[in-house]
Formats: sequence, structure tokens, C-alpha cells
Amino acid sequence: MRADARKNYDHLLTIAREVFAEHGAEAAMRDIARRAEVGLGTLYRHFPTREALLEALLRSSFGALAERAKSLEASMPSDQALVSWLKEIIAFTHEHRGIIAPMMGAIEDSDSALHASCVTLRSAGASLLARAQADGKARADLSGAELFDIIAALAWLREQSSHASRAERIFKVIAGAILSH
Amino acid sequence: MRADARKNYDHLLTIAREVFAEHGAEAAMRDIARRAEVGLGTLYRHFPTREALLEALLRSSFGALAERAKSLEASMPSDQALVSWLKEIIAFTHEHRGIIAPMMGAIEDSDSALHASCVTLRSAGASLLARAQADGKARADLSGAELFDIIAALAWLREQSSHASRAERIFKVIAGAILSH
DNA sequence: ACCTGAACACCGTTCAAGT
DNA sequence: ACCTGAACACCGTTCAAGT
Repeated sequence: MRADARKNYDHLLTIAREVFAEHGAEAAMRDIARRAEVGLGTLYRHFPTREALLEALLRSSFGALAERAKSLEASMPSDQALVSWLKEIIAFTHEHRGIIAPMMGAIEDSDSALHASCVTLRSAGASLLARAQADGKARADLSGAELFDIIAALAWLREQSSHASRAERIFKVIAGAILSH
Repeated sequence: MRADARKNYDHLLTIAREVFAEHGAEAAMRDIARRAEVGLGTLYRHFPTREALLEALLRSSFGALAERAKSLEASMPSDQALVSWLKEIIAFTHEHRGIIAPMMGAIEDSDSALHASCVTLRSAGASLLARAQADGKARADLSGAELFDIIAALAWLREQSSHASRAERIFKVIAGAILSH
């Protein structure tokens, strides 16, 4: 990549992070280009879709969350590890308002730039779930795909401001439904 | 209301129903006016917000769902009544793609045209829940507001096409978390 | 009293013209 | 090779001008 292009690329990522933090993942692409003081075409040249931009921005975070699953798996009872990881995923999506909808769209669309990251996360969750199931601590009749659905539903709910005061309670109720009893 | 206004009002509702059915509740207001062959200002005069239009369209359905709760309550064991009603609510929101997000926004915004309908639904659910709780068939530590959150989460999930194949399973898992065991 | 549609301030996306 | 921003086809919402 040419030096000026590299500079634009990096600067766009920095500004996009700010704008997404302020307005959520549906923020106007135009606004990002404007605030980066770059032509709109430059933004689209580097990131042909909104999802490509989100992916470039969050790739390392998705990787870290997957690694985190392994580390929790190694340092905690399987049920605690699963629940802790679920908490961290929900906290992450909450910090990145608007990210769960494109993720849910990407999980079964291999053309999406977010596809690989979503599959990685689903696998990380499935692995934690499988270990808890092997220990008899999570209900046996749940798949990784179903766990991902539940995560997505909780993540979306967490984005709704009218739900804020009940977030912890609902998390406990739903997490309880995943564990065996 | 003047006769020509009445005619426009009714015609707009008919067309809006079609357009929302085709494109979901976020369909373009312009598109509705266009297809109704009415000026855009006429649409906004009758329905100053999208929510006012949705409310006029769905008011009777919301009322019917609330009535349905009472009728199920009278004709079934309390746990079955609760679960059946939940199923009907999810089916309804599924038929009206995009409706759950404005509903979730309206439930704590008394200025929203959808507010009253949402509160009515929440009350209907709370009543079913309370009866099941009194019978020891639903977990006692759940409020009507929490039930509404869970309904909203399930409804949103049901809108995601990647989730379609698992909808029944997830419903059972979550409904199971509401009942006692 | 009611209707119309231009006007305004936005979008996402593309692409000819420039450096 | 890369950048720019006008151009196109859209939005939601308002409001002056008409009937």
C-alpha cells in the first residue's frame, strides 16, 4: 500500500472508532469521511461495505474474545467459565451499540466481511458449552448455534434503553436456562 | 372529518397495511403516500409519525391479543395459557416485521402513539404470569416488565432470518425458563 | 378544512476527472 | 495508484400555496 493510502486507512479507522462509539454501528458513512477529512470515495475504496469497516475495527477484539474463552476454560469450573464469557460478550456488544444486527446477518452469509469473526465467536461459545455439558453443568440439548441465538437476543435487548434497569436480572434468568438444574 | 379526508384516511390505512406487509414496519413513508396516490403532506397530516400510523393499523390487533389473554386464562391451565399466549404474541410480531423495535421504544415513552397498546399488552402478560405464579407453575421471581423484555428479545430474534430454523427450539428453551421446575 | 408537492437537509453508493 | 467530490437515487419532515 502506498504511504498516503496507508495513512488514510489508519486515520479512517481511528475516526470510525470515534464515530461508531458516539452514534453506534449505523452511523453515517458520510460522517466518517467528513470527520476524517477524506473524500467519500476514499472511505469506500478502503472499506467497500460498512461491514468491512466494522470487521477491520473489531477483528482483534473478536479474536481476543475467542482467546478469552480458552483462558476462562482453563481457569474456572466449566459452568462459571461459560457464564463469565457470556457476560463478557454481552458487555462487548453493549460497548459496540448496533453491532449485533450485522453480526446476526453475517453468521449465515459467507460473503459478509463479518462472517469469519462471527463463526469464530460461535465456535468459542460452542466449545465452552460442550465442556459444561460434558460436566453435566449445562443442558445437554443445546447447540452452539442455539447458544449464539441466545447471545444475539440478549445483546439486542441490552441495546434497548427501556430494558437497561433489568439487564442483570434477565441475564441471570436466561443464563440459568442454559445451565442444568 | 370531511368526507374527502375520511376517504384518504381509510385508503392510507389500507395501502400502509400492504406496504408494511411487503417491506416491514420501516417501509418508506414516501412509498406509502405514493402508492396511495396521495400527497406526502396528506399522509403526515393524518399520521404525524410512523408510530401513529402503526398504532392506527394495529390498535385492534393489540386489543384482540389482550382479550385473547383473558380467554386463554379462562379455558386452560395457567401454565399452558401463558405459553400459548406467548406463542401468539411472537407469531403476531413475526407477521408484523419490524414492529418490536418501536414497541420496545414506546413502552417507556408515554408520548409515543404506541405507548398505550404496549402497556396493555404488558398488563395482559403480567396477568397471565401472575396466575401461573399463584399456581406455582411459573417462577415467582419474574415481573411483568421482565416478561415483556423476554417477549421482545424472542420477537427480535424471530425476525432474524439466520435464526428461522431454530425458532421453535429457542422458544421452548426460553418458555421453559419462565415456568417453574 | 384539507390537499399538494416543492424544498430542505440528509442518506448510501458510484464513477469521471484529477494528481 | 490513489484521491476527490459531484451525481444519482433515495430518505423524513415541513410548509407555502392552492382548492
